[in-house]
Amino acid sequence: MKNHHGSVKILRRGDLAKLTGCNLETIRYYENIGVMPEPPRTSKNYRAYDESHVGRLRFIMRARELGFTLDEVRDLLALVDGGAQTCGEVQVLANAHLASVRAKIADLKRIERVLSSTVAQCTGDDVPDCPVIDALTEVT
Amino acid sequence: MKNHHGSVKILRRGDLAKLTGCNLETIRYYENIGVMPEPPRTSKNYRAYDESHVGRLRFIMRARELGFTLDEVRDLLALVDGGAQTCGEVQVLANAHLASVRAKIADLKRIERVLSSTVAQCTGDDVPDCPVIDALTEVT
DNA sequence: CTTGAGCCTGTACCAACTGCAGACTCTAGT
DNA sequence: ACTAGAGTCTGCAGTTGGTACAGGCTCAAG
Repeated sequence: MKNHHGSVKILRRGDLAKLTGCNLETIRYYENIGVMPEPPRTSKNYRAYDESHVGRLRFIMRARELGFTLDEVRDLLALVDGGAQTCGEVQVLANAHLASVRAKIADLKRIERVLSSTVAQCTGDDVPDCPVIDALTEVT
Repeated sequence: MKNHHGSVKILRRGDLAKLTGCNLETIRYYENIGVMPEPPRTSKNYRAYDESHVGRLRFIMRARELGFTLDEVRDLLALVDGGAQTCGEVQVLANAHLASVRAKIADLKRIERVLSSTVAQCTGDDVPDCPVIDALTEVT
């Protein structure tokens, strides 16, 4: 995409933030930890992004929304960047992540069960005896 | 509980760690942030714990296992220590926490749905086209 | 020409720990 | 009595995934 001067339209950091909904500082953070590439700079040292950076950042944000850690995002990006990425390789990463998501759900469900059954025994009264405290204090 | 010298048996930090399964350094951390009390010291400046500290630490660890934040733990302990704790007060805290646990479960379930349905479309082959990458790259 | 917005850098902060260096001290074996 | 190794003390750095300044430039509008 070129403008009428024949040069590619550049985006500054704030533009990229607005386009993606990403926090301004987070963009710099992603650059520091190496998931976003160092963009070219203008003569005055401003970061000069283009459309490819928008795509990259959106990719990262979607992966994060799906609960991938930044380490996992790095792996996914390496596969994409490598060009030789195959469905099989990606599937391995995604399945591993899916397993950890399911483990977290199971953990939280266990917590939910214990907590809700305990709270259910509460009278909610002004009495100094509470099933929740009892459960936490229990010597068993 | 007294030994044959008539003095209360003291526990060192390592003993407390072993008895509770808590990490050695975490005990010091809990003291720093004020959820564990500063224990008395021996003449050589070693922390001298007793049975009451075991109970306190177990309480903290159970609450953490149930996903309470350390801030919430502090609130629970304040209620317990205050002596004037009522079932109603504790119930409020526990219910608030229960709500946040349920919210986390809902989030993770949404992630699980998206992720599993996407991965299900993978051929797992050596082909360079992958539904997972497509989903992350999607321009929609 | 000024003023405000935007960008640059480095750094500090959040939770909830964990780990390590360097200095003591304690305990067991010889 | 001596020594080696384990335990403890302190403070501080690192972890993950960001967020938020401060102090200094630069840019665009009026």
